[in-house]
Amino acid sequence: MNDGAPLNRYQLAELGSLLAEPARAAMLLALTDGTSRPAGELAQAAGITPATASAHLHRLLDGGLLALQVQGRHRYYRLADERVAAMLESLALARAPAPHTMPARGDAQLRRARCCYRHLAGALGVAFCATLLQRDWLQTETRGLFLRPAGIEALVSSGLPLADASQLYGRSCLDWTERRMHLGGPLGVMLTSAMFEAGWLRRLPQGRALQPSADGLRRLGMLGVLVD
Amino acid sequence: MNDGAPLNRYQLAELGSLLAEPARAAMLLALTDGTSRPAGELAQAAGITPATASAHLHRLLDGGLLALQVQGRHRYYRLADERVAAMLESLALARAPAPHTMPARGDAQLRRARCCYRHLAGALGVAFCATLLQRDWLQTETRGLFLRPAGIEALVSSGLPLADASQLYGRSCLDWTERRMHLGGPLGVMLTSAMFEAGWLRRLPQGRALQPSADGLRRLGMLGVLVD
DNA sequence: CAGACACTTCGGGCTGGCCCGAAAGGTCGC
DNA sequence: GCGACCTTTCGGGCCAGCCCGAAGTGTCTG
Repeated sequence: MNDGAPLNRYQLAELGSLLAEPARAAMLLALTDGTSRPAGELAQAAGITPATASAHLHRLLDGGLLALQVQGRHRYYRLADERVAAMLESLALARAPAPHTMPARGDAQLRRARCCYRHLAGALGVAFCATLLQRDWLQTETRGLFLRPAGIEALVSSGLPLADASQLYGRSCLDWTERRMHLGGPLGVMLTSAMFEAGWLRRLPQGRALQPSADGLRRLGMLGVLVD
Repeated sequence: MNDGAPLNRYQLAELGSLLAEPARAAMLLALTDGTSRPAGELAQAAGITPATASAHLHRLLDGGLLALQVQGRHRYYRLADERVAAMLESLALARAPAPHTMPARGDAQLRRARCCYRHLAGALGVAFCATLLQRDWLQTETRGLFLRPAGIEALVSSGLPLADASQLYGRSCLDWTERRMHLGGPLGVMLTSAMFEAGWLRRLPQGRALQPSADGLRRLGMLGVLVD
């Protein structure tokens, strides 16, 4: 009722209180890679008993931060939404130390390429997005960013398997190491998974860092994406 | 120590607990317009006694969310950083209802043009940023987005008083009504204040909504910025 | 059907943190 | 210097919410 502010004090406080408990924070952080995990595993990750974890998970579910998928006697929890992942990233950004010292802290691999929820982030993600913009391959519409036919053609001829690329919308996502925009949303997710399929990227066994292949870097370079 | 994650559970929980109290949330929300306010006024805005407010403000200060400016017997508090404002916006975004119904909720003026911390946001801000990108007036560098000489020239000849525009960096900022990028950072702030000076925009007495003038809309239209 | 397993619900102990009134620091005007 | 004002510090009451163990519900296996 104050003004057109998006959030009132109680909504913000409720959201904050969901994050305010180390156990819940640990669970959320364990899910930032976009995976679904059973309750027991999350309890272990948070260092609490299943009984306590159940209460926390219920609260996060009620608060709209998690989604639940029941499968037999297992209950798999995941982040409710890509917006939740974006929120967690922005919290990290706000809490980051001085901008110029921060990127030097993280390990080099993570700064170069990593997954942000399910799309590509890091220097490579930012450079890729910048190239798409610079070559005018992205069209800005009210509903989001769309890949233009010329862009689809260029990416496909580089060896990227794109299905229905013109229908998916992307959105800008702020990068916490680069402090610049990269491409998220369904379009970003699809492009990233196409890179996995094409062998341009592969996941590392642990963490969110991604490993670009030599071939992938070469093909990206030919598109105009330069890193380092 | 887990992986290269930007935040550990305790840091996230601490940040959450700062937001978790309606009184503190109200103070933060009262400062989202970028103003500085004395402690007493914030106490009143939160509906608590000065004694309680003092403790809350101290905690927010320690947590790095607020900055303090002492002036005589008054103590003016403001958001510490533009990143804090961006964080609060992203929390609103995560909590927003379904994407397609959300923009219809806010009042039309607020959706059209408003201040996000101290730079222009809303449909006008998004369109302005899109035009800058489309005309290739923005240069993407590691440190951020910079105005190219051609862009400076075009804006100045439209009547916008720009000082040292080539030195300021901008950053992308996600819009909570448009769900698209607009221009923030020092560059965004400078461009917005230039629009105030030139009479293209004026502040409304309350809230964050901004009122574009007929002349401002005309000149923006000539640059290629079209809204509605 | 019996037992193992995954998870939730229940009951009760405990602590952290919010709140206020009263009083103490500083700062300004006269 | 004295009073008015803004803000902070102190002391103590009070409640929300975290934690666990034990028991209950539902599911899969043999």
